[in-house]
Amino acid sequence: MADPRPELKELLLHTAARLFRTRGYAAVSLRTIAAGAGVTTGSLYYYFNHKDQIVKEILDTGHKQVHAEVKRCVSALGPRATRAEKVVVGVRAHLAALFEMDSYPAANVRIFAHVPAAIRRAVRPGRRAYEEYWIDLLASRKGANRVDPRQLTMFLFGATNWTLEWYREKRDSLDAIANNLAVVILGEDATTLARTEEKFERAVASAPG
Amino acid sequence: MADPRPELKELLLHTAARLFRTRGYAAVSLRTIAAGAGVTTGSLYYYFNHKDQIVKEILDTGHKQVHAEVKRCVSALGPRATRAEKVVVGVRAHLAALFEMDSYPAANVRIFAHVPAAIRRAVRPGRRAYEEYWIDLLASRKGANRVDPRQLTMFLFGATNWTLEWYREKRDSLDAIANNLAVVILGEDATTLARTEEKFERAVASAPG
DNA sequence: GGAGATAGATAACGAGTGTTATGTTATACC
DNA sequence: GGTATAACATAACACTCGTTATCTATCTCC
Repeated sequence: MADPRPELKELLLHTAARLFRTRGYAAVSLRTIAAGAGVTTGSLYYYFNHKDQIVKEILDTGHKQVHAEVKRCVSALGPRATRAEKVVVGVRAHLAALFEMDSYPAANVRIFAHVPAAIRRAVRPGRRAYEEYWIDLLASRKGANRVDPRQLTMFLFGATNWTLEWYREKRDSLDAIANNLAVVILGEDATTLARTEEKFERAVASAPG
Repeated sequence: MADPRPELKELLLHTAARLFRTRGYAAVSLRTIAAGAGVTTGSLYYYFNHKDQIVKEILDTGHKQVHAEVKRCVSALGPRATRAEKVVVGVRAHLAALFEMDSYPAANVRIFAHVPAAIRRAVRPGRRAYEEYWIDLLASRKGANRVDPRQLTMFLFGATNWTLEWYREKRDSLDAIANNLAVVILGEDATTLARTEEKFERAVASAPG
């Protein structure tokens, strides 16, 4: 009675991510994960050598998913997009990764601090790459920034990820949250800033070599 | 060999808070807490009926500590203080509660989502009271706010609490972080805003009844 | 139509868990 | 100066944990 199901590994990871997100890392046992996926405990060890390996893959996937989704949405704006447009769309994509995709990014936010230090070190390059993407985006305007781009990025990450603690679908809109947060981060009205920067970009583009 | 030490309950709570903050809720056993305080496991049950009661007191104390510290520092500014001054000092006090006081507020931020739902419900009034304090503070300027004060407060909480994930004493300054975050939240340069509002407040104060 | 290889299931190991029942010692009081 | 109480310590209970060793059924290939 093998009844082999395809993609069981992905099902196990997805189940584990959802449980980690809601209950925390240590509170979720391998038996709970296996039962949630409809298999027995020993079967986990056909795909993973240790519990740590499960959480490592979840954290890595979380970084990759949110990074890819944000980059995809921002790039889709085209090369003429303003920084304000990029920030609004980027924040919205980050929120989508937290609430509308798999649980990997949300689980990442919730349990990162509590996994073994060796796992944190192992997945840190992926986290750093995503941070650098935003630092570059927020520092893209030449000249004086109001605050250090790295700190500004950390403020943005904190405000965005903290939505996991208070966002309720019934009451709030992810679109409105993204717009409001972009307004705060950019320091002025987003649409006004967008028009201003667009004008500036056109002027630059139409100027000779 | 009783060797009765005073205030053992506080020592146990402090030890537990520090462990919860770094390792998470479920990963910390009662034996680890007891050993950290230099006593044996059974002694815990002289002061607490269940593990849940320990974490409940820690979460409640965390809310009370950060609320009291912020209110104390902001109130010390006096009744003539501007909103900008209050925000800077309030954020600095919140950061002090996270990094320079006991571990209760930091443990609260780290484990709140992972404690049993009944505990979360039980301590929610204290959390709501602190939230309302900031919502009132950020909405204090009459007329048009840029964004909804509740969402603005959530952004502020997220950015502030997220410092637990990236702040390093060697590299960053809590004073600078508080100033920069206030600049972002208030939407303009803090000192400029302070002077503007101070002027406004004086005008209001000197105006007849 | 055997032979591996694949994809699991079963059962057990030692260690650790929250919790309880009971023992022990110092101190305060009359 | 005995006694009650406060403040712990000791030891055990039933359970769960991550992990491993071993077994079984299905599929592929020649």
